[in-house]
Amino acid sequence: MSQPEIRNMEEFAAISGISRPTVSKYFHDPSSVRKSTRMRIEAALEKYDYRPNIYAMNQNRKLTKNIGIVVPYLADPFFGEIVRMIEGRCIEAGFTPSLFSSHGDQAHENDILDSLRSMKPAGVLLAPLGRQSDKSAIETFCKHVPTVLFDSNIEGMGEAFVGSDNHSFVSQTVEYLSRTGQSPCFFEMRTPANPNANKRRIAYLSMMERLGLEPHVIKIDGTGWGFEEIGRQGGLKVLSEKSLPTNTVLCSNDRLAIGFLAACYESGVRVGRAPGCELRVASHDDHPFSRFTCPSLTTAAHDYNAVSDHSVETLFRLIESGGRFENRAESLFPARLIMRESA
Amino acid sequence: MSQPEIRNMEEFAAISGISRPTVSKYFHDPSSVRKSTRMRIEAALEKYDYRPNIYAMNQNRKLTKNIGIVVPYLADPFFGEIVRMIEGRCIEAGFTPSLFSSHGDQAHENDILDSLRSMKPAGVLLAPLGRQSDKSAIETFCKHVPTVLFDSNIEGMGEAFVGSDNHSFVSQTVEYLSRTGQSPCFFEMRTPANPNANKRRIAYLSMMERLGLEPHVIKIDGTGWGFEEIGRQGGLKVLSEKSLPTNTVLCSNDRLAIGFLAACYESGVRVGRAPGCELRVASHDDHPFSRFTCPSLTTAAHDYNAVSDHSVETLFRLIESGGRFENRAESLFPARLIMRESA
DNA sequence: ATCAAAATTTTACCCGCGTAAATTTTACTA
DNA sequence: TAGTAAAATTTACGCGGGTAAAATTTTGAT
Repeated sequence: MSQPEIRNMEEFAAISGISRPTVSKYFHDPSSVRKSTRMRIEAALEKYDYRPNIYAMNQNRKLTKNIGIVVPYLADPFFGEIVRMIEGRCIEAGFTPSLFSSHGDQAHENDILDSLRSMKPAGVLLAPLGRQSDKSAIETFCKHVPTVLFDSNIEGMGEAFVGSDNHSFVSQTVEYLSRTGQSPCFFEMRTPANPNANKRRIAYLSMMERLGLEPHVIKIDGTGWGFEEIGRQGGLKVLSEKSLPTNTVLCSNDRLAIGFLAACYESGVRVGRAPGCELRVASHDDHPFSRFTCPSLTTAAHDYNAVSDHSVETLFRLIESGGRFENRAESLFPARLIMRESA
Repeated sequence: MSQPEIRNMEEFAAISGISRPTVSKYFHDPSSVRKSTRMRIEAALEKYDYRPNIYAMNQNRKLTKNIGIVVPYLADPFFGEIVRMIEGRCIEAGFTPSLFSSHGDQAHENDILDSLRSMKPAGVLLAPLGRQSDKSAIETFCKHVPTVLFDSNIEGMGEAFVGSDNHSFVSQTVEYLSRTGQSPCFFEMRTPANPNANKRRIAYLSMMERLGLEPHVIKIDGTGWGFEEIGRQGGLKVLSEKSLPTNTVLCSNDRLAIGFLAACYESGVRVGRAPGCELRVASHDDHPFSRFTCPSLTTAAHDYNAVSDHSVETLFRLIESGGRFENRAESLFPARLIMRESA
């Protein structure tokens, strides 16, 4: 709040009695200037509320302080949560996060990568669409921008991957379910959008074999990112056909399970581990809504904090290393079994 | 893909055999240059994949082509949906949307407004936190940036407001519920985060009075944006106390209702309009998950398309008008009653 | 008080583009 | 083919800072 409008750093430097390059240094890193100087600048800052032009700043900087965050589908609260944590870490570290959602669409994902390149970000945290991704577009992007993939892995792309250990997820649910009742059949989409789904199926099959149990994979139709409705339709079909081989269903992910549970309710099938229930249902992810399903969903939980923390830390290391790692590291975090009422 | 790396527009212009200012014009608006010129530029563009430096572009432009989108809580799929629609419209119109979430936190909202100002956006679509917003911060912001508020209104702030007609929402649910059964009591948070909640309560009271029915407002405790858990806790309490005055509950919003339905299920209370049910539950918003609750949720639906379309169109008109409107217009869209199984 | 190290200032140049005005070229009409 | 409007080029300047090197000042320790 003041009389004279400060137009640029030149004027601000003049008024605060300090040279422009020093002021420039201050905005780069306040701790890089002498304490007395810092206080003079900050005093002037309160009187004249000046802020440097970010476009002029980034124009010449080799590495900007921007970090791109790309998720495949923001209407999924799972990603909403992840994004919140990641954003917070970036801001703490003095970076400016920019958020993008591919909204389940390949063309959109490519457009995002395009505009992201022109932003010259210090680094990018990318959760790709997966099967729908344009691999070559992502590969090209990663050559130009320091990128850490998270949530959904694409072999060889990005300098690192941080995600969840699908085997840990499935082994815990399968072990628990088969120990406490009939062995689970595996409920998934026929053409899953996400590579995690494939890994979970494989983990299910290997786990069942190890336990000497007969595996049953139920593949349901449907495309797109409306997993709940796909799960519901698939559930209605399976239940009406009475084709379930066992009384225990393990869904590939919570969103499918949410739809499946809706189908059970509509069909009058009682779900849970309580006496009188016909079916047990469990799943993977610990989706933010999974504790509010009816019954509440037994599931294997992501370590949200670990995944987001480690993603960000990996990206920071990558940035400090100049954008390249020796080897592409893959960090996988185990699941934690959350026992609720559904199984 | 080519040998020589193009570093700037000067070089690109030289290679494509056209003057730099003309190339600059092309990137401003490809249709503003002669057809033959355009083809030459585009041919060169394919060979040398050059892209202008966005920071240098925006530095001197009086109005950038950026549009800021701010929502209060991105982990709510409702906003995920809205954002997807709004982003699409902005891109169609040649703007570059930037997405921000306040994550339910006032300081974060203020920070967003700060960095948004330094982006010098052509306009901003702002869904404020509501009660938690720093009114003076928002007011200051709106003075400097053409802003259209949406979803959640704050009197007098921004050049326009686009949202839903809460009276339409509540009148339809109340009318329907009281016509088909016992009159509804109203279930809400004691200190709602959002001004819509207050309007809905007022609408409930006036509607009940008009129908000559006795109103009952149930206020539950809890703060923050974890509405589902708040609704669940409140539901458990109300159900255990058996303090419900009627067998029909109208929740202020779907997220509360999702929690309330979970509480009903846990408590063994059968919900629905089918025979044998003890309780009816309805709500407002048509949250993306409301069709997957058990039972599926009868609710008054936002016109997502209308709200997002009209928000964007209003902002475009505002931008074309130079950032100011004569009068602050408030556009409210009516609800559509979605009858499902819960009431 | 002396002196080296750290911090700051000066100086000087660059970045990549926007934009305006005057001039020249091109395209279309009569 | 002349005349004219549209498009393109030239010219010239500005934007708001980054950044490097050398010169100067300040700081802190001896």
